[in-house]
Amino acid sequence: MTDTSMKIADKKSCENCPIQHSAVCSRCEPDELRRLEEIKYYRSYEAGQPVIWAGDHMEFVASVVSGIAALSQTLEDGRTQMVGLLLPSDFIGRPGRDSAPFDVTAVTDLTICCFRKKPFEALLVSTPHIGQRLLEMTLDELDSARDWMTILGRKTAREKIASLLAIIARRNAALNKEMPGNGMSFELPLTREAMSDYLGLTLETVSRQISALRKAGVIELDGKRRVVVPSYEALLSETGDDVDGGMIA
Amino acid sequence: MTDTSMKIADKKSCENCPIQHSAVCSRCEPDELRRLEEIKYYRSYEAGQPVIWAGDHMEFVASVVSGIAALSQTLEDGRTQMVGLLLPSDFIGRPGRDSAPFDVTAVTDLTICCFRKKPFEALLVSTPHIGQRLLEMTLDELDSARDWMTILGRKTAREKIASLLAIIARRNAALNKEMPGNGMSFELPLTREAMSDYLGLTLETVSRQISALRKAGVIELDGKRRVVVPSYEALLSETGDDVDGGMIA
DNA sequence: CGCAGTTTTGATGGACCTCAAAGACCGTGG
DNA sequence: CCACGGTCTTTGAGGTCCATCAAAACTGCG
Repeated sequence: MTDTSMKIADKKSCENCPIQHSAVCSRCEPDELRRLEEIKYYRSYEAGQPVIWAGDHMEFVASVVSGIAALSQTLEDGRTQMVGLLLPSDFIGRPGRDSAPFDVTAVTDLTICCFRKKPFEALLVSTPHIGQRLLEMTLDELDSARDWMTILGRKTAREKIASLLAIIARRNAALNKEMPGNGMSFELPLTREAMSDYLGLTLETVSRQISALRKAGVIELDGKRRVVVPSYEALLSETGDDVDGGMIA
Repeated sequence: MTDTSMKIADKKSCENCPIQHSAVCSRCEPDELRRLEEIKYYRSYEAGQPVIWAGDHMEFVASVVSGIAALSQTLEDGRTQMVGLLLPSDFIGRPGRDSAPFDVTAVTDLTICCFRKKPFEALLVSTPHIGQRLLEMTLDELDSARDWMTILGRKTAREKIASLLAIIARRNAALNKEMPGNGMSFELPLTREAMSDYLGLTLETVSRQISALRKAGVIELDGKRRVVVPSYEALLSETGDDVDGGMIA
């Protein structure tokens, strides 16, 4: 698949890489990094462009360097469900399988760091640090996929929106190495339609529930995309989650 | 937690273990197996009994040896969503985290093979075969969690039921080393309520849709629990899945 | 300005939930 | 043997939340 919107960039060094401390390579020793550098190359995609179609042969695995990608699945009649939201340092692909199980799309402008699959799989066996980090990341992904299942299966439209906002707020705070707090604000990286694909709703319902939360004073909007959270506690109380569940003081 | 319904069985050898070829230990060399045997013990639970509560401290990880366990999550007002269905050889727990993120319950009578967590984590670092197999299993779990998300987010009640029946039919056939085919039959291991927790429905809706599929001739019932599938193709066509999606001939 | 993409708002209907009751199945004990 | 209670399942009636269809408002851009 050659695509005018996709660029293969020049090779860059890992030294200044923004995700070097959290990506799949974060545990690597200098010599392991050097072997990874030999099999890596960068690709960039414009917002909205496809990265991989379900069923495609995959000749690489990759890390998200900057931007956001979505994993999604489509039913026979076109209904689609987003099943993964990939942020910087998240991993794309599956060692040991050569066709992609899901569509991958660039939600925002996106740059990924690709590793040729065959040599990557060899490294996975020969250098344990990569496999250990990948296991850790995959277990984290599995936990958040399971939280997401509860959102999809049991929450009301309003709770779904509040949950999504809380997730983005939390990730955004973590990115800035802060705790989520009152008065925080962030840019919504998703269109209403992408949010509806994430939450199993229609875009109209997403719009209505965002308006409802605004009218209830739980959030404030600055333009269509910028969200201000006056009280993080109030937002959490709208998610339906059992806040102190499992926490025994 | 001491519980009259939970028994700690005598230590058994790995030699006759029914899951030795697919569990987390399936790649181990004889000497690695011996080290695992030193830190293992069995537990059994009756159907319906809790294995772990969310938030509990976990002193072990485990493999399901026989029976079925469910992973589930509960919202503040009691709504529950099943987020994992653990069959023989599936793995319970998370190395590197010491409190359980979800409830684990025995759906049927259940026996698990537990490994003390600390020494297991040490083995994970020292013997690569365990970690490699665990990574593979976790990636598979993640893929099926994502399929499940599409079921929860986008399918109708009827499609959800058909999807669940197709999943059970497929797993059952795999267990008997057969292909799913016409005329196959199987026992439903789940109550209507457990199915509703799995699918994000009410138990009444589950019952109604099973009746509807029966009246439509897609399935036949022998008692409440035994299901006969006259045409596997017909069942698949009810799931809403894009059957040949991604398959390019 | 005019157009395309995104978002908001409104009206209506339907799929599924809620509440309610009765039927089926199974083990226990008289 | 049948009565009895408990659990699971089915069926019914009515209501509600969200999807669908439709159109208008807003935004950015040539």
